[in-house]
Amino acid sequence: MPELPEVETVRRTLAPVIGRRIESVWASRQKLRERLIPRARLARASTGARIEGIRRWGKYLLVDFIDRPAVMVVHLGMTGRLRVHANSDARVDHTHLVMGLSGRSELRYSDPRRFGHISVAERGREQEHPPLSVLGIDALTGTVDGAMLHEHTRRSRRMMKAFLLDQSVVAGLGNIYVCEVLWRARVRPTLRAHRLSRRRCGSVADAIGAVLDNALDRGGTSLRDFVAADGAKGENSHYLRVYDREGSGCLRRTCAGEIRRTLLQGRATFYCPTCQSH
DNA sequence: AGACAAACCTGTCTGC
DNA sequence: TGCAGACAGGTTTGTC
Repeated sequence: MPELPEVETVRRTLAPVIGRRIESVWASRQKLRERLIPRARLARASTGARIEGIRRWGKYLLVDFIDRPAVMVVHLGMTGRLRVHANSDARVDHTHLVMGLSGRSELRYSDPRRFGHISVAERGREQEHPPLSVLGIDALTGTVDGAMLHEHTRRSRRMMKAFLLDQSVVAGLGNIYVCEVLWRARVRPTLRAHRLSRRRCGSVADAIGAVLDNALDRGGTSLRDFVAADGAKGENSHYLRVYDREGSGCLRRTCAGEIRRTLLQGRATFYCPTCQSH
């Protein structure tokens, strides 16, 4: 479900929890993808403290607590939702974490598929924390430009689809937005990274910025599961140019091509064979 | 190095 | 109406 624009939308809509004090921490006893939520550790790290703010790195959210040396690290996986509720609201199925907050509110994490991740990192050493330690520069707030991409693509013979999907170079792009970025930059998903010219690296960098900015303006892409922390759906699905448009006409004005779907890295990949010629 | 498949899960949709 | 199978926005691990 969530790629960078969706995670950033969640981050922004979590603003109401900033300044709230954590009064209790409850966690289910089911494993997320790789482990149980470390309830005791999380409770020790946060109970009694106020939420200072929420940061984002790629698709991860980092929750800071005032005067505490620990940070809560959250990844939404495919179906994870982080939402703010009144504590009187009924819990939905598959709720795995509930932090009771001052003001009779709760921060809740639900995740039917349990592909998400919740852990505690040491503040100031987040980049040494295992899931974060492999992340590259953030696609939205980092300096992803033609020069940076050119430098990295020189050393890779992978297909551009795989190159951009790999979080260790640019962090935040997922399957939908990689398709959208490559369409916008007119780059074939199968093109080998090292074959990309300096100029075309600039086009890809520009496309990353434009695609993410546009998606963010529309509150993210809700195909089925995604909602912001206040429950609102994003409107970006109505503006996707290639994703899930197999058999439809290419939306580039000067192009008469037809969108194709293939499988790359085991993921559905959409592109226009006419204007993404190589 | 890099491509692929499988694994982790549940829910939803399609076709028979 | 029911049921099997495919598929889903992510990440990691193992194999070739």
